[in-house]
Amino acid sequence: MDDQLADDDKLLFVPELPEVETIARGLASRVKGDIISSVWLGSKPEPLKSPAAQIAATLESSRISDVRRVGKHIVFDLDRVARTPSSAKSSRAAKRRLDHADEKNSQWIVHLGMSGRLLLCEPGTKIAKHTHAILTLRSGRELRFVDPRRFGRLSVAHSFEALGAEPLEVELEEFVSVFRGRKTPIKSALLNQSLLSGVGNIYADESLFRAGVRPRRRASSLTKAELRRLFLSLKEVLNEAIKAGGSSISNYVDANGEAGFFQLQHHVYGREGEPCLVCKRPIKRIVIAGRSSHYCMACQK
DNA sequence: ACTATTTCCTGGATGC
DNA sequence: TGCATCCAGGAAATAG
Repeated sequence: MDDQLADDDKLLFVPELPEVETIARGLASRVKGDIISSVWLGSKPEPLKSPAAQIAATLESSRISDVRRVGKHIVFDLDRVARTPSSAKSSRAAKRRLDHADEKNSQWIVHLGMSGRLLLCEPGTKIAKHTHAILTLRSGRELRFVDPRRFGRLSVAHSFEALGAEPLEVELEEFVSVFRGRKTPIKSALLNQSLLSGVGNIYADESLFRAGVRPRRRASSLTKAELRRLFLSLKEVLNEAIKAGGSSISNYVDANGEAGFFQLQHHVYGREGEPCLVCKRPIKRIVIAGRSSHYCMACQK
């Protein structure tokens, strides 16, 4: 089963907020409390945003206290596990090193990029092509980071925070103030992670469809009523996708090995030329800032 | 301070 | 069949 998973690298899904939420929840239920006993990092430098030695030093001998989503990032909260009981107290320098290592709030930050996956494997499972990191856990299992396109990023931090507001937590007032006065197309503004965290191409298109707003509209041109509709639509579509276990294109599999099927509910994304599910007119596809954008001419103004 | 464009990557799809 | 070319995407870097 795991061999099949490891062999399959023709995946074509891009994890956005609902997918990352699904993956983080799945991982939390499976690795919370486990301890990272050793770390292997591959030779390809791109996926490592922090120095390899720093990542390895932070992860090794740490206990995973939680796994959660922040924007499109997966955050592993780590507790340092005491390595040597009392011998390290001998010198001041050693004490200082120990104090430093004792940082309670270390975190491993994983961004999956386009093609990144975190696989929980039994030992001995064939190493998939494009495996960039392997964490061996005290339970014997291995947590592997596999990413063919290497757009994913691994780093360590102490108190990681997303730049933009969380779409599921943001309040209407802040949502409105974030977009008001921006000349950029509303589609681009939705994708801008420093404004909102976690919205990608699929959910930008789907929320704009649901709100009845065309993607090329300048953000500043949206009325208060339209911004309110977009605010509600975005929350709805993200919550529905999380409920459905994240979108899947091709055969995306989450951390529990269960497929997500939200793509069956997509109204515009990837449906160019197909009839609008509301008015039957063909869905249009245009390019905005290099990103394909799908919308219905009749349903969106 | 913003906004727009380019770049990084691989593999799947397409065309000759 | 093989080879070249294009395309997808998030975010960082670069340019305006």
